Amino acid sequence: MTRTRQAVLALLQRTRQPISATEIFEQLHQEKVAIDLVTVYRTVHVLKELGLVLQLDLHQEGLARYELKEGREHHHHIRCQICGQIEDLLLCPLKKVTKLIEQRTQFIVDDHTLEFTGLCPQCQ
Amino acid sequence: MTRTRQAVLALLQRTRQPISATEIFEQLHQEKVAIDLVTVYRTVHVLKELGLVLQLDLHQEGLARYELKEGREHHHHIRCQICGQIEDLLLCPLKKVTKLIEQRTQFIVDDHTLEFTGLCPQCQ
DNA sequence: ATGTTATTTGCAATAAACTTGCAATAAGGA
DNA sequence: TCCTTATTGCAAGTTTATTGCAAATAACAT
Ligand SMILES: [Mn+2]
Ligand SMILES: [Mn+2]
Ligand SMILES: [Zn+2]
Ligand SMILES: [Zn+2]
Repeated sequence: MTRTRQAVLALLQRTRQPISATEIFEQLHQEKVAIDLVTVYRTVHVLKELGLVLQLDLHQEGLARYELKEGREHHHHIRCQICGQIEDLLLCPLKKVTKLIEQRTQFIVDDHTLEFTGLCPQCQ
Repeated sequence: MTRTRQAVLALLQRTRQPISATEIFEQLHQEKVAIDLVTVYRTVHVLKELGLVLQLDLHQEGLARYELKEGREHHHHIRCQICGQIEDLLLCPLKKVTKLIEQRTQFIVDDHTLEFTGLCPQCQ
């Protein structure tokens, strides 16, 4: 854990929203932390492997976002189409559906992704 | 409807799987249809606007796939992690969940994406 | 503390998917 | 046919992310 990596981790801790590599880069530069964008990519990769960070690939965004794992269970997200705010949905309604799909398709289901989009209270 | 566009549409009709722009390009070239990759991108864009084609952005693929709409209702997909086969799931289990999420989050839910991954019968 | 080794970082270059500008070509209507 | 508009190909550009490599830093042993 170098101080560069700690700076990234600390930023993830104080950021309530899932954040992209470029946003990490720009935010740290604003805080006068010198870090290369490549190092940001490599750092989030390491933090993912350590199980400290989750990568989110939200639909239609075309970039990856990262959030602290912090013992979070499997969960999903909803994103506001106007302001981009992302909120955790601490539920998963797909256990029964998974069984049904396995019966219908003869696949063995391993995983799923689920994401909602809409308008947050402020943007309505 | 030029013959270039008809060639793309005809390929989508005879292809059972959602297919990417590069795959359309390569397949048509194998069939001796001269077409530029840029034209493929522009053509699927037009076909989408005409409501003939659906664009799929499957998780972890990093590219767009296209399938004929053909009066298909809103539906979801399951993809085999080994061979890449994609199958339609002609169901949507999220109507009730959507209401619950609107209550919990105060968002107005507009849309969602749902996708399963696993092993197809042949790859198990 | 010093030297030795392994890890981390920055810079430059590269990759992949997709988009845009623009001139050449093809289509369609008078 | 002629003229206008839409379509296409080529080149170049964008965006997000990855890779090679040498320099800097950290970790470790003496
Ligand atoms: Mn989350
Ligand atoms: Mn489908
Ligand atoms: Zn789930
Ligand atoms: Zn649905």
